[in-house]
Parts: sequence; structure tokens; C-alpha cells
Amino acid sequence: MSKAYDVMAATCPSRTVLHRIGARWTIFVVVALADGPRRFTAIKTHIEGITPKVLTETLRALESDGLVRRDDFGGNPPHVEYSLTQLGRSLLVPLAAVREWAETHVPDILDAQSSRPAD
Amino acid sequence: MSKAYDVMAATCPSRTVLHRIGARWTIFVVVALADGPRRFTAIKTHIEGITPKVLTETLRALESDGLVRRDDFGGNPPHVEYSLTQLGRSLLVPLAAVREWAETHVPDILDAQSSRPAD
DNA sequence: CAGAATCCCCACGGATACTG
DNA sequence: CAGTATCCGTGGGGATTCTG
Repeated sequence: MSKAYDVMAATCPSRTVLHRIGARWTIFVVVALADGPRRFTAIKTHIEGITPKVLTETLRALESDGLVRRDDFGGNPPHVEYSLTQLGRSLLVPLAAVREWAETHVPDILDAQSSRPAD
Repeated sequence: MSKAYDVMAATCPSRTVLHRIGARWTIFVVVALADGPRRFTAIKTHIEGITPKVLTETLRALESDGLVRRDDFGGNPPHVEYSLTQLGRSLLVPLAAVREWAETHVPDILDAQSSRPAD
């Protein structure tokens, strides 16, 4: 089976997808939902430093991409849960790998940044 | 063995790393160098739509992070080759997965964007 | 060929405060 | 609790031109 989409092509929709994935907070939110549904405040607390506005925007974007589902249980005080859809969980796999890589190779990069060794 | 770095922590250097990875063109450049060393113009041609300025910036950043090596063969006309370092090649693994995912799931996302089915 | 130099711009994201 | 509303800055990225 040949490729239907090629990221290297300027007009390919997969670039948009990649752009979304690369968005500042996407990976954090997806990873934050890895272990199951979570409420807005719980996510916000878990991802240190994210502001409510940005979290909302990120969640909305992921929702419209079909990666995240929003369940509103109504009532007062409000109760809303966010969870990964099937599609979202499938993204979790490559993203977890990226996160792993980032956390693993921090020292190598910090090293490289301060010195300039031969490869 | 416990985690030394945690992406969810606001001050963790791994966030910087993640930011670099997420930068607009990083993934394209790394993937473009997957098959071996390439010259500036070759990369530029391969990644449709990238401008020389942005390519230079991206390459410099990756170089200073120790992900890419720059070999200048001098002469005239100039001859410069870029290649992935060991570290760069290790990043290639998770990034290739992300790219795969992007190219594979474009239809799902396009679908989700135009309709709002019940997950 | 491999870039450096310039100019430009807006949209991504941050801070803060407020509300149903 | 789960968001809005507002304001704001900045730097990442784009287009174009030029050069050793």
C-alpha cells in the first residue's frame, strides 16, 4: 500500500495535523489524560504552569480534532470530564515515546549546549 | 529507577527539550536527514515550503542541541553536509512514529473536524 | 551553493480578573 | 468548579533580496 499523505509535501493536510501535535500544550494535555478521564481543574493542577485560557483553547482544539471528548455532567457546582477518544489514545503511543525521549535525553542536550564535543 | 526529569514540572528542563522538538520545522529536518547526510539545498528542496532563513535557524538550533552535525568541506562552490548525530538518530525513532501517526490519521481528523459524531 | 541581511507581522500564548 | 473576558507582548516564522 502506497502513501496517501506525505508530510514533506507543502499542501498536505498531514502538515496541519503535525502542527496541532506540535502546539505548545498538546502533548501535555494528551499525556495528562493518559490514565483516564480528568476534570478541568485536575488537568490544570497536573500540568504546572498552564493557564485556564490556554488549557481551554487546547482542549477545544483537541476536541474538534476528535482526540478528546468532553462530558458535561451539569449540576452545580459544574462537573465536566475530559477523556481521550480512541483516536486520542492512539496518539498517546507516539507521544509517550517523545516524552520518554525528552526526559531521558535532557542531560545529553544540556551537555551539547554548553560544550561542542566531536559528535 | 526513579524519574530524574518530569515534563509536568514547570521548571523542568525537559520542557525546553519538548519545546524544541515541537518547533515548527524540527521534525521535518530530522526526518529529512533520516536517510543519511544531505546538503543544504537538498534539504530545502525536500522539505517543500521551507525558506532558507528558517532552515538555517532550525539547523543551527539542532546543531547546538547536539542533534545535527555540520560538515563544511569548503571549496568553491561551497559544500556543506548535514547529518544526524547519534543523539539525533535516537530522536528519529519517536519522531518517525509521530510522522507515521500524522500521515495515517489525517482522514480521521478531517472527519472529526467536519462532523461531530458520538465518538 | 550556502547562506546572511532586512523587514515585517500576527497569532500564539501569558497575566489577570471576573462569573454562572 | 469550569470556565469567560480582556488586554497585551514577543518572537517565531515568512518574504524578499543580496553575497562570498
